Amino acid sequence: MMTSADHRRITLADVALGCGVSRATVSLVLRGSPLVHAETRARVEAELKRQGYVYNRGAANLRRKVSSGVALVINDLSNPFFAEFAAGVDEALATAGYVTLLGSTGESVERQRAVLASLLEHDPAGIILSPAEGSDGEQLRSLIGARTPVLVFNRELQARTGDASWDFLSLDNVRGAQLATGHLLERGHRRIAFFGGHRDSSSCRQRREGYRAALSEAGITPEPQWLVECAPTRLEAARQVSALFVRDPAPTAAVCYNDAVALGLMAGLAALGRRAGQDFAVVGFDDIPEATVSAPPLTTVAVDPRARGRQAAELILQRLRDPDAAPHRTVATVQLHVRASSDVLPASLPGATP
Amino acid sequence: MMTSADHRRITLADVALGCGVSRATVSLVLRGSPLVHAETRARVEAELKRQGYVYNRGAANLRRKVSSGVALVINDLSNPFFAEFAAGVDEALATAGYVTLLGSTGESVERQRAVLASLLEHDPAGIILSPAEGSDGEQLRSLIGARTPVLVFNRELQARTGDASWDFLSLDNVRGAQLATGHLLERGHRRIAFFGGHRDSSSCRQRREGYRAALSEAGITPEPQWLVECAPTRLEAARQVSALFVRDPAPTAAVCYNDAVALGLMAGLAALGRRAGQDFAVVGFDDIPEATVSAPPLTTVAVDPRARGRQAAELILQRLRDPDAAPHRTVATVQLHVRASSDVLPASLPGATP
DNA sequence: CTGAAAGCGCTTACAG
DNA sequence: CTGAAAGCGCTTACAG
Repeated sequence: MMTSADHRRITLADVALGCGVSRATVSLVLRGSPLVHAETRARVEAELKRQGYVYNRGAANLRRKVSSGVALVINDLSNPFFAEFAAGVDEALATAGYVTLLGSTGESVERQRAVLASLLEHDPAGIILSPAEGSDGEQLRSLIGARTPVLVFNRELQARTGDASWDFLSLDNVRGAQLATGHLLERGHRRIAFFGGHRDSSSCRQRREGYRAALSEAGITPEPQWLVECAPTRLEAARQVSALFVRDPAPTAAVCYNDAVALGLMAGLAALGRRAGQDFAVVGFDDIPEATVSAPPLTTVAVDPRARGRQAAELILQRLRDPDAAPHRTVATVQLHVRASSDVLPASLPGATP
Repeated sequence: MMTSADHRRITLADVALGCGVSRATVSLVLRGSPLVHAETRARVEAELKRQGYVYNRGAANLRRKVSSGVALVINDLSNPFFAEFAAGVDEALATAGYVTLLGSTGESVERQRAVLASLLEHDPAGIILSPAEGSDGEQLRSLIGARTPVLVFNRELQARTGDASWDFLSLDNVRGAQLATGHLLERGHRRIAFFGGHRDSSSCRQRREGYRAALSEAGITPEPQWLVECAPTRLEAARQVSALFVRDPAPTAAVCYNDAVALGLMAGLAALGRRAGQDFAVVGFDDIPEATVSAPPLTTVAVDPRARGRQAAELILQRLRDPDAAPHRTVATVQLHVRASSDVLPASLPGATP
């Protein structure tokens, strides 16, 4: 019986021996050099095929001092936002001939450290990093060093020094939240909450900023009880819903930190005997697939994570081409997707004051 | 200004030079050899730290003729089933010290070929492969060769020869569909469709087999119009819904190939003026997160893709430990998750005949 | 147009 | 306990 152990790897030397040329010549053929005589090339290529040669890119990379891997470090693929993002990254990297090295932090700074350390040993040409909450920029910098270019995605890094030496791709969180809030204002809401997220995350701060800006433009100052923090998960959101209604004036609508939180809010409202889209208006952020099928369908801010993934890959590839260019800050546009009934009119609200 | 180009990689030789020992000694320290004198070890470790040395695993792997990467080839991360699966794989591989090399086929045999060829050049220790629909086992075998162990997941490979020389992890599709169908039978349904999927995929065939078995046990022979094929996506499913009702006796319920199809069916029913969970019963397969928040929530067969990912990783790691063991066939258990009202009683159905 | 030689960063017998 | 030497599979000047 044949087993995998029976077969050692076919190398350039085997092929060279097999058709009576030097390893150098085989190497030139592999890399499509025009130096090789057509007849020789044909002989070598036939032998390559015959022996089933597989290029060892690792060995070649070692010699050439290059790398064909790009590390992608994200929170967790269970989150559809990151799954789509990863799909986009992988698609664009594969097209460019790079392989994606995957790493998940699970939003833990400690795991992020371990994952990055392990990935760095695989000598990635670059790193696409969506930092875990609470990441320290200085610490990451000293872990990663100056050799490997990094594209930071989604969350700004807290660094004690002000120098933004890494490329950064962010969503236009301010504008997104502004659109969402403006939409509710147009529908006639005046008492609008911002629900979910942690204040110390930059994306949450930015979304709150857009929310405040829209309210302020309408001459509204948010009440403290309209600002409710919670972990950005469905479960935590559902648990925090009652906080919205402990003090008057209670909100009639909420802009949510993200869709997961919005779905949790809907569930929590139901548990309190209220119905999203009837007694209370909800707008999300992200446009995850669930937003389409939730009851009611969720009006939300679309960030097109797959396109963002492709964009992130393009940015890191560009950086590999030109390592000495000044750091880039890119802000990806976002878009409001208005759906059915999650953004109910206040006329139908009990106790709504226009 | 410092740029990444300024910094060449720190190597063993630099560290050796820096503390006056040979490269061999530094290597022994790195690998925790007990041969090194404690005092020497301390000196070397200090120097390692001081210079910010990063291990080059690729170089070490080349020399040792081992590999620390495992390739994961799936359809697409946009599919939550595969995203969860990938998360599980990555989790278990990372724990074992392997890095995940990601590849997506987008369900195209041609792309699968290209992706595998590219990944093989990175010399993965093993491959976890969820084959694209229509994959040819022989062809994959000749592409991958005999050196790299493969764990096939989810979909059986069509090979002209009967030899099953690769490990295989499958879901218990037969039993899952049997549970789903049995559940509808218990609810009183007699005219039950099997909706969605392509007959030439092994998972679809197996699910249909379970469906038929359950019906047959209840003395029911399915009508031809109860078996509707379509691509396993929400959109295609929505388009095919009318096919269920073109001929009498029309079904009162459907077991769906998967949850995406079930959600599409729900949408399609709505478009026809019927309501899932009121006029028609729907059961899904996979238990994707949307199943919880759809309207109505979807009764479905849970396959726990994340746990399956961990399981797949464990299986390939086991194969790496023992390359010569006989091929394994593993069938993962599945479980029916009954939810709310997608599985309506036929008493409330117009024209239901008990 | 082709080959001999050196070297990428590491490890592994083999001496001492 | 430590070092000199060879070698993993490839590429790159350098001769010829």
